[in-house]
Amino acid sequence: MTADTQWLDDDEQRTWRAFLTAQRLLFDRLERQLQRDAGLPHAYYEILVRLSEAPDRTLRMSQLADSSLSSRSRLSHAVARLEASGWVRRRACAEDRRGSFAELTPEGLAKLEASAPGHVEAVRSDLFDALDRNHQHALREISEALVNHLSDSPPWPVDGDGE
Amino acid sequence: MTADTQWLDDDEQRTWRAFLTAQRLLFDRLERQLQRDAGLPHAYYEILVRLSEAPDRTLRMSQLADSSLSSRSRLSHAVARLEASGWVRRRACAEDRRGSFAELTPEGLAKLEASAPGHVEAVRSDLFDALDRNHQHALREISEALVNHLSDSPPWPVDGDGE
DNA sequence: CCTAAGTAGTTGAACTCTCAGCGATTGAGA
DNA sequence: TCTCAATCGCTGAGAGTTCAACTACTTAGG
Repeated sequence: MTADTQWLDDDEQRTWRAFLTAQRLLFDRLERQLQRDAGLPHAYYEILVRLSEAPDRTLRMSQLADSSLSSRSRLSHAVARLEASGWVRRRACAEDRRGSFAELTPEGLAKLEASAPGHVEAVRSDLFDALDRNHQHALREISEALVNHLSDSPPWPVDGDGE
Repeated sequence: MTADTQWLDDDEQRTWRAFLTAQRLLFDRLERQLQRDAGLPHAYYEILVRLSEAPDRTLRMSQLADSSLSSRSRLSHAVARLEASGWVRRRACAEDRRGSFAELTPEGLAKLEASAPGHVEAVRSDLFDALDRNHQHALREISEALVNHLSDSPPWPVDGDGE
């Protein structure tokens, strides 16, 4: 923390608050839609999606955690719940006996297929319907720039980085 | 839910996933930064901010809930915790005896002033440093469009709205 | 080999958020 | 005035996330 902070100017402040508000309104709605219509948090829905796209609908727990931007711990709890619901099954890993696989069951696939339309329609009506072509394009550029920026930089400032 | 869903095309799919990822990376980091350096979730930080900007640093619970995009219930729990920490104080409301005020204490203001620089710097380095002037401008337009879109439309689709 | 360090995944406790339901108060209409 | 609906805020239970600690296994180095 430097001695004097470089505060956000009025423009930045307005951008930041608008973004914060938009983001919260949007994701709160999507979260509610999924919870209400599918009984699933978005994070759990995403786990089903990742598994459905994997070869044999199976992924190592760590790959699943990485691809769904989840911590190992969070994933463990989540898969435990999904397994109890019968949508995911755990399988032992022969090559590395520390590891385990998560596999999407047929019931899990059915659950996903039943939940997807409602979710996609919510994304369309809540997000895409608000944006014209230019804005959609800009949103993608901004998001990809952000992903690059945040993937390259470590989660905490590194020593000697100007701290 | 209509009979056949209008799925996202490749462009939209890519935009959506990039946005989802960017949003998660960004807000996870900001959340962690605040939790680590201030011991506060972002939602609680925001409550302190709203109070600090209010006349007499005081707001009715419902106004505070609305301005921080929080449910009444969430706010009650949050203010209970902030009150236990000594950063907020509840006061009775004379005109409407159902209601109550939340007031930022001097300790709460000090807490906010101590936490703000680190948070602002995180916002700058994680968000603004990744975006050029055009992108920043576009992000504001997109966010404001989204806020309008989502504030005008009800949380659930209304009957006869095509659903 | 044998040890030490690293990795995979799980667990339990603490915390936050949601949801439904509650008591208290207010306000509108008969 | 009386009643009934609406509003204000709180509460407890349930669910998801985080964090630190832990077991089990693997890998690297002597």
